[in-house]
Amino acid sequence: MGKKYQEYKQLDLTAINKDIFKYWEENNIFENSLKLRQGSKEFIFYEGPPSANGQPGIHHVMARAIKDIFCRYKSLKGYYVARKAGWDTHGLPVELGVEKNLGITKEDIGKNISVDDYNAACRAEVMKYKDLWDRLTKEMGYWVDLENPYITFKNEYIETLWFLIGELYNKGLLYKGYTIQPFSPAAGTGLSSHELNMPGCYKDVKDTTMVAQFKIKSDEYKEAYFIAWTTTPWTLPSNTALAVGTNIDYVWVDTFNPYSAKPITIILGKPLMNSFFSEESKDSPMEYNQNDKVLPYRVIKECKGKELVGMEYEQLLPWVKPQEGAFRVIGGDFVTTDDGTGIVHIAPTFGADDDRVAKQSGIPPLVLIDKEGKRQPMVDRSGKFFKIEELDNDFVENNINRELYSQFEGKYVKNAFDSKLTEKDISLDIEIALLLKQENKAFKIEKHIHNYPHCWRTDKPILYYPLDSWFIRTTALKDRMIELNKTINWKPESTGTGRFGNWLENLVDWNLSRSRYWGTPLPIWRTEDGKEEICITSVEMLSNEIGKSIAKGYMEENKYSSKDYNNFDLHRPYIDDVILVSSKGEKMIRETDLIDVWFDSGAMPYAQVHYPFECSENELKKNFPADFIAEGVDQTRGWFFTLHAISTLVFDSVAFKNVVSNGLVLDKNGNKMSKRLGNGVNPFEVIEKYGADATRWYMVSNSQPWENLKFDIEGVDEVRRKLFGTLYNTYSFFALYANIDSFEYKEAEINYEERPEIDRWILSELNSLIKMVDSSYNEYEPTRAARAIGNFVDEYLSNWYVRLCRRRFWKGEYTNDKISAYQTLYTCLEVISQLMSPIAPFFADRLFLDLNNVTRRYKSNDNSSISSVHHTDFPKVDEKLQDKALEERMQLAQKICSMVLSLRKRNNLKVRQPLQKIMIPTPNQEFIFQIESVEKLILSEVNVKKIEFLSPQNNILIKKAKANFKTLGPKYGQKMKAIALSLEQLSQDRISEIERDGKIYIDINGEKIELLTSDVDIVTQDIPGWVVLNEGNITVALDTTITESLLREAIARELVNRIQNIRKDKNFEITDFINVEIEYNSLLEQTIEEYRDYITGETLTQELSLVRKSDNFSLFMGNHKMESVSKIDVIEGIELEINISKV
RNA sequence: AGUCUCGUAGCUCAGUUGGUUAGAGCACUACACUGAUAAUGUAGGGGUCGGCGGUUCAAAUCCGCCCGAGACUACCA
Repeated sequence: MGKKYQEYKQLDLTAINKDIFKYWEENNIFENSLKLRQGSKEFIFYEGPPSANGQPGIHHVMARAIKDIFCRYKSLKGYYVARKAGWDTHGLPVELGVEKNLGITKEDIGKNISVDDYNAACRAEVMKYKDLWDRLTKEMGYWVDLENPYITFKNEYIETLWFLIGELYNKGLLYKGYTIQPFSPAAGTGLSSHELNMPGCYKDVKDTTMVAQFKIKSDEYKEAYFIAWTTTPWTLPSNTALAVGTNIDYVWVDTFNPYSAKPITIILGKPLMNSFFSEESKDSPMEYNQNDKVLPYRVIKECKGKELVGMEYEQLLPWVKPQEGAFRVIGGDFVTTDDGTGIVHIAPTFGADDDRVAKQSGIPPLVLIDKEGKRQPMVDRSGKFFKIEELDNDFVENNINRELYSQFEGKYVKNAFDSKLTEKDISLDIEIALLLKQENKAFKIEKHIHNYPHCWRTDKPILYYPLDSWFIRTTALKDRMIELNKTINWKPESTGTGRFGNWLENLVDWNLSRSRYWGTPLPIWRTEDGKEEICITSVEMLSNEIGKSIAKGYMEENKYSSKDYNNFDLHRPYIDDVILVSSKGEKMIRETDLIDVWFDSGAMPYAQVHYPFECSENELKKNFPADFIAEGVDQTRGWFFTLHAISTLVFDSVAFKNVVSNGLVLDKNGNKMSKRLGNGVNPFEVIEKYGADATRWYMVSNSQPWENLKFDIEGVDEVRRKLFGTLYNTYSFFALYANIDSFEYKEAEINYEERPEIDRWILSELNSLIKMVDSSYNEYEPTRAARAIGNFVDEYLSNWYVRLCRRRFWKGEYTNDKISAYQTLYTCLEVISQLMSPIAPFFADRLFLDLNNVTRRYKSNDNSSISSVHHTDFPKVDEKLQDKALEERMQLAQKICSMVLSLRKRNNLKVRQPLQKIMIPTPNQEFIFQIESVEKLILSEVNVKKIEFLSPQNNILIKKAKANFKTLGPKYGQKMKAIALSLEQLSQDRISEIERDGKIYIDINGEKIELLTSDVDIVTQDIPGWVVLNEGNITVALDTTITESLLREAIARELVNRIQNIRKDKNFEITDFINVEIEYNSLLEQTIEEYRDYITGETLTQELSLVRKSDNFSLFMGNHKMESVSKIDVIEGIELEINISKV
């Protein structure tokens, strides 16, 4: 006696999830899946490192499901798929988390907390939620090696980064420069362009903006002003130039200052007149009082922008004297007349364009000199105006107007930077605006909503600020990067060509520097004058250089000489203590910058294997480039870019060949999930409630991964019911009967040719499915695969194959037909478990193991039963079993059945009522042939005795001719409409003519047109006297006559149905035999006489008797108790008592 | 502001190279079925395929403009 198939009371995906997880853990299923493929061809996968200092969300389940699906698929296909986990451990989020925990700001570092302690805190912070992440990884069934992850803060990892930076340095791709950069005073750091491009950084903010008046130096005009608009009035004290568009028309306008009512002349771009003056006030008298609504004006002169270039004006806010050459009008190619005044205020220290155009025109920036003699913009790094005491004494003496500047020194330029201020307080912008208003220098002050960049971590505004920085000259290899990108298979393609491609086209140099503490230090040491420098490319080199330094007496000990990397730390502050010696014997100090954390993650292909120190180039090539990576689309400019940049720059190669970038996971209303809205979905709760399989399946099947997913928990439940519920039912059905018959797949395979049509059909569909799913996975189209599997399970397997084959399982002897049915259904279930295993790894394994533990069809080398579906080979398509014609036939059968059922419904004829026949008009013998081979299925499904075919010649048919637009369209073009109309009106005779002759001539506007059979679709529309349904090219007629004999047959079936129901009510086993007594009725007597065998056979009845019921109940035969008597309603109006008992 | 993606039933999505009744599931309503039963079937309602224009004999499909959503880019005054 063999094993039994496991039977379950109900489907519990969460329990399956947990059981299988435990089973995997206990039996090392993941490790063994790797061992199994050792030595096979490798499929290289890179895990994008998450940062464990934040909690995982539901979108991480999405991204990781995608990764897992393809790694599992490739593993089934025979590849060795190493999956090394990784952790991103550097960067601002970590530092900010620490600052929050310790209640410090960056200014406290080194003062109130030692840099040492600070770094230690960072190390702890980095892995804050590691346990939670590991839990999610496991619970969602993501197979990745959590035991040996790469960690970006390890010395080995950093050493590889130094090596890579050295490569760039030696190729001349690394340089130090200064540019106006986005700078976050709140975070105290410059921001890279990809940080600035993090989603949500640009926000609409309401700021005070003003149009300021810059007084023209002129003898001719006493009160003439250029007017310029700014959204950042705090930059006005740093103004040193005005820019005009050389080809733009400007007007000189006599008018009044709206605040002071003084008469003035202003210059502005002609197209912008409307935003300051209304057409009607053109002729108003030149009189103006404060608060008048109408501002009168006269245009007195027009000129081109180039005529204005070179004009000088007075400094707007003469707080600080700049160098010579300031306060001139210059030409700027970026000036537009879309908004503002057509004249742009230029503050070279606070705008990238400003800086560029000022340099071109020889305009000096407005700079201060601090106590150390360094040139500084007017604003310091915390976002406030420098205090006078912080500045060089001589400079203050010669250049600063103490009286004016002292009112503003130390003020923050944005309230957000000042912990003492809120958004409601008066901002510096407003103060400056009010000051200028008093001085008759403000033409217009208003609140304005505009898009302004914010720091992605602190959420506070950024400033554009001049900073020293190290850059990677990515622009030098821009073309190569573009070229290599074309070889990458992007999913979706548009992300690669569009988003990523455009980004490469507009590439700027990569700003590598970060002024922070916790990160990879820039390995460059410089002499004080910057004339000599060295780039350290390994720990060994560092140690050697330190040796020289010790010899020179600059250092006392060498902490970096150990071979054991646990004995030292390459991080700040330790590395800052290293002083090296230049070739000329001068001290060299490390450049204090850290490098961009994105460099960390972009370098992971090399750093995870500690290239080139513990890994040769040949070994590296075994793990590079990746065959496949996947992350959210938000990584396009992040990880995807840095991987691509480093691999191109250093190795002249792509870093990945295939990439799937998945979309965002939104809430069910399409809103972004955020803590603020509280609409986030907790992944642990979802997995706990519905299991990882349903969650994963929902995410993958609902929409393409690169579309945004509107996550609706109802959808997960629907997947549970529709897919897993159906599949579970199908398995349960199989298990129930297979256990009764002890089917263990021990018999030889029934020959394909000997299997019934329906078995051959489902096997054909199954093989088509394998092919479809295989190619979908292979093309990184998981949605297509999931939908195909779902459709097969629901439509084909459950609702057609099992439904039609039920009798084969529960009736009769253990014949070849029955074995064929078992084998076929078993095969389907087994293959489904394999096909679905990448997406639903737990459920698939449960299903597979439940099957295989009985049959042991899959065995390991040691002849024991194989221990997981994930250890099998992906099913192979058997093309011999694919029979397209058969698939079509079955589709036809399904359609005809559905039509007949529909006819029954309309005519109120229950399926249990047998009917005599259906009639189907057929255009040709081929069609008859097709239907004949599925005839039995149709007849039994719709409970009809026979199918009659009506030949086209049959003249009772009413037919309709329709134009075949596809063939006629190209031939007749404009005449199409007339032809179509004419065909629709064709008489029955004329239609017969086409059928007989194979062609017909019709007359369109006097022109004779020949139409062939192929140009015309002829459809039977009606058969007079019959109930008819017509769909597409199929027509079905139903004979609705119910004869006496058909009625009796119906009664017999009703009776079987009632007896079965009672059996079930009484909880009899399906194998129990019964005795049945029914109250006498003449109609029944005849029926039972005729159908006794059928009834008793169906219901396992030993004795079936009709009993006359007298006036009292005592006449019931036998000794059965009264309670077992039920009443049944056999057919309408006849209610009888029935008594059923077990034998 | 620009670039890209998208807009089909109340909801989630299909819809081949343009071809004439625009589909499925969910939800809703009614009816049926019932040794798979917390399953299933049939029928029904529900769509000017975002809008307008164009190309074409023929447009959900191709083109242009506009509206709306999202992502990305952006020094934007």
